Amino acid sequence: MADTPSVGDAPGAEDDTDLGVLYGTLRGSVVGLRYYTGIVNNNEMVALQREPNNPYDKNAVKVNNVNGDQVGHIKKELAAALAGIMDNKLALVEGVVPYGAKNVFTMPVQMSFWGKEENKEAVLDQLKRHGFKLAPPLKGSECGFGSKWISGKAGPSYRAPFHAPVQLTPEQLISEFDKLFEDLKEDDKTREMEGAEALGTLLLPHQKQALAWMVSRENRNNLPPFWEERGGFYYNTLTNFAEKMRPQDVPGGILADDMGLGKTLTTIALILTNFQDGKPLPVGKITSERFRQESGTNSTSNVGRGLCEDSGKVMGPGASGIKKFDTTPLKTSSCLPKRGKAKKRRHSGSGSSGQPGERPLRQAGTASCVEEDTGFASVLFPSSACLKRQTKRKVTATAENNCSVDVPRATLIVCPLSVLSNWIDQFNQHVHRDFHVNIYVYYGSDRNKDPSVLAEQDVVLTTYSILATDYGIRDGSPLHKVRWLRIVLDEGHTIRNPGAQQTRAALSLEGRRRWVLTGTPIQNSVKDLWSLISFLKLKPFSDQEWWRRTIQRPVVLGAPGGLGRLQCLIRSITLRRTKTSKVKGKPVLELPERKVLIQHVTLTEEERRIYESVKKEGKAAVSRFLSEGTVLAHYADVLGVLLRLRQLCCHPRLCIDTASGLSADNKTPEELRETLVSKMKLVLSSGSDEECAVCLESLTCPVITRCAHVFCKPCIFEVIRGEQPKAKCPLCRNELRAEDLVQCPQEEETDPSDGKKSDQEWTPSSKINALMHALIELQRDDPTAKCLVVSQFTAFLSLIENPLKESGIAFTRLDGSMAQKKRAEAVQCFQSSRAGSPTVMLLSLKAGGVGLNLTAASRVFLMDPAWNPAAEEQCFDRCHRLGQNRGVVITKFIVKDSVEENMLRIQNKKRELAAGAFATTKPSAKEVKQTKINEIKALIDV
DNA sequence: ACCGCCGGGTGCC
DNA sequence: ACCGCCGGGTGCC
Repeated sequence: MADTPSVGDAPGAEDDTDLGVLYGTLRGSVVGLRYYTGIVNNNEMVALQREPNNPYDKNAVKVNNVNGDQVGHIKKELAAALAGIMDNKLALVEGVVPYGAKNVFTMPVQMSFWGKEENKEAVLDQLKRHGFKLAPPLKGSECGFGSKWISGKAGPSYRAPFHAPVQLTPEQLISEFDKLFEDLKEDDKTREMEGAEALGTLLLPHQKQALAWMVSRENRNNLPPFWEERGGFYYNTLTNFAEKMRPQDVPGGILADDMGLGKTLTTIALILTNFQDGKPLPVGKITSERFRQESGTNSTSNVGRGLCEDSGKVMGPGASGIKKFDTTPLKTSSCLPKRGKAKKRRHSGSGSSGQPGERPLRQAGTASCVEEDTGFASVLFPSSACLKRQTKRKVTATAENNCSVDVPRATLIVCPLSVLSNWIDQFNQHVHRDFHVNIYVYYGSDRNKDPSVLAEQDVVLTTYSILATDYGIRDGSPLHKVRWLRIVLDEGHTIRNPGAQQTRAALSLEGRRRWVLTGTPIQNSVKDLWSLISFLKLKPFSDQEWWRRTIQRPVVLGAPGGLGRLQCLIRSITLRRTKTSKVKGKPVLELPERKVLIQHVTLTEEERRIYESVKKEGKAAVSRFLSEGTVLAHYADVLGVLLRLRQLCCHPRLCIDTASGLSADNKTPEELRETLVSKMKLVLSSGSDEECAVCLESLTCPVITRCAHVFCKPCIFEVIRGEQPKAKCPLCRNELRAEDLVQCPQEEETDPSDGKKSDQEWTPSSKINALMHALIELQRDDPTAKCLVVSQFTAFLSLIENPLKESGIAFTRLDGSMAQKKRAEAVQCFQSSRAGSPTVMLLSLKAGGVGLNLTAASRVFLMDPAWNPAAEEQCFDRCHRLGQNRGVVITKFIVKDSVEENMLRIQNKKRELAAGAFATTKPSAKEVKQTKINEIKALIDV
């Protein structure tokens, strides 16, 4: 079964083929040049933009150059023809100005019309009504790609090999993509650099390379790709745009190393090492004496301005905004020795304590000249502009150089909630103990929304959801009022959907140095890259039109040089190493061996009896759906059958509720609602790793449609809003109405009740026996060995607690329902090497994110197979990663003659498929459906 | 001349 | 715009 029920045509996920076909071209004229400042070169691309509110002509169409400066208008007769086409989105109309650089009043424009095949007639008709007729595409040049791209004289920054002008086959396209990251031999990517003194951890060679690369990208000022200097002008070879001002390369980029290579550590190194001009962040060096003094007083001149909680004591009022995180492992976990490293600061409000101007420890290293950005805009801090100026004077006065420019100090790190605590842990681990880094965790309902507080931190950590939530607030988001020194998006592919609020929020953050960390640089298509490129503010791609015309379309249409461009672009801004990459001939990571064993489990007669009876019933139902051809309509029911079988393989107790009546449709609204809720719960609890087909992320705030498909609430509302008045389900095209959506009732805490139940009448199962047998043997052979016991069913984990208690095995637990604080505690506890620390962690398969570090474990017991082999792999990697120094043995328990064995077979098939992964075109809806049906058949032995 | 022609004023949408 | 268009001035040869 697929990870997701999604099929091809979800809105917002329309793939690259939706760029359309070329209807034809038309020559027109641009008028009114003398009234506007926008200038164009010969053969320069221009954008056509509707201007419906123009007081003289509601059909008006503006013509803008690549920079967005208006050049003129389309002549009114032509505009009258274009207006309808553009307003109804029947075609994309793109212009190139063949000549006219010197024209004063009017100039010609060559237009290309692109759209869906089915709209072609309408477009031709509309043009005809106004007396226009499209001509075939011009040979060779233009037709929307820019004139020079075949000629190959596009300049030194763009040295794509000349390709024969044929469209690449999908296979060729795939292999071309594989080459995107191949070339790592460039000098600037192999130079190494040591971290600053404040970094307490030695970097591995490949991390030193990454640091050197990142620092050099932040400090130097090369021209961005596809720009060159020509006669005092800077010239863009893709669009033929030129301007006097030197375009800036991103002082940042994409760090796309495989997970486990230390992106987090490298980023921390960057923060500490490169404040400005290659100088380290002026963090206070604290002698232990002074350190003690500071923590003991509330003196206003301390770095923490009396707000530090160095002693680990939970601080007073007004700071509950970060309460959640005050008790992160460092501070509260009793399993932990206290370490004086990164300190989180609390603030009791803006400037209410201490003089904002006083930052004695910082001043030592502050200043020398900087980026041409000017200082704090008082606009940004209307209420404290005055204080800010004071600050500025003071800093200036003590600056080493006579530079009066304020440098933003704070680095903003945005990450998924699941890795937030990992960042904190990593700062704790890697900041040298003699240094003091201020970290503010901007999270929680009463987070401090004073931008000036954020601005004076060294690091502000927040999540994508907070970023997106704040973005919508009335007075504006504090995160968006700060000019950051640096912005880091962790798991940056989170923003691949351009429509998502969090993407828009991320794109509008202010700060020059911009970094994207991701282990999955290109997941599905070229299109997914746009948000990332746009975030990086790489001229001119931040505007989707230029991205589409110069990169996306040429690549997708297999136009000559298209891939070369993409490669050039990606290479110039990305560093990517895989686990198998080599540094100086040695593998980047030398991980200990990893073995996966499959241990078969035989059910007892009683268990088998129950299993077979449930299977018989389920098989009958599924066979009926199959013969009626309604399997997919009953998707949730089928999942339910499979779920029950999988649960029975673990423990009969897991499937007691059931009876999700295989439904008839004549129900009262209330009944319908209940059915939908129970179906949704099935989908969510089935561990089938469902994703929202709109945003392609895992479901946040799930809602179910009347047609029983599950999406994120914000996503589906966006669809409804966008498709008014008649929205359709992105998955099945059934009618979709906001009022029919059913939300998942507040997550009931299922665990406690499970636990209680099990106290009374707990019995083992074959699988539990197999596990315990293995655990006890392991404890006998190697008492210090720690292991992960992993299941998709938290109720199963609860059951397993019983025999663990009985056998006196110390364990801890980590599952998705736990609060951030609890999780962090569990991890710290488990990772501790103290005698008596837990040797077993009960782990739900999907708990935690990629950052979760459980290297204390060298054994993994996977209690039940996952649908998605990648989910299992990710889970294994939590202990088989950097920092693991033992061999890792993984044991998968698989019940003989059961759905689990069938799942293994399907997993293998999926692995084969994933090996040839990079899908340039999504499989058709039909193919997806057939695959699903086949999988269902295979799983249930029909 | 209810025309033609001339030449100045003027000019996007 | 070294155009077109507008509208006022003008009017045999």
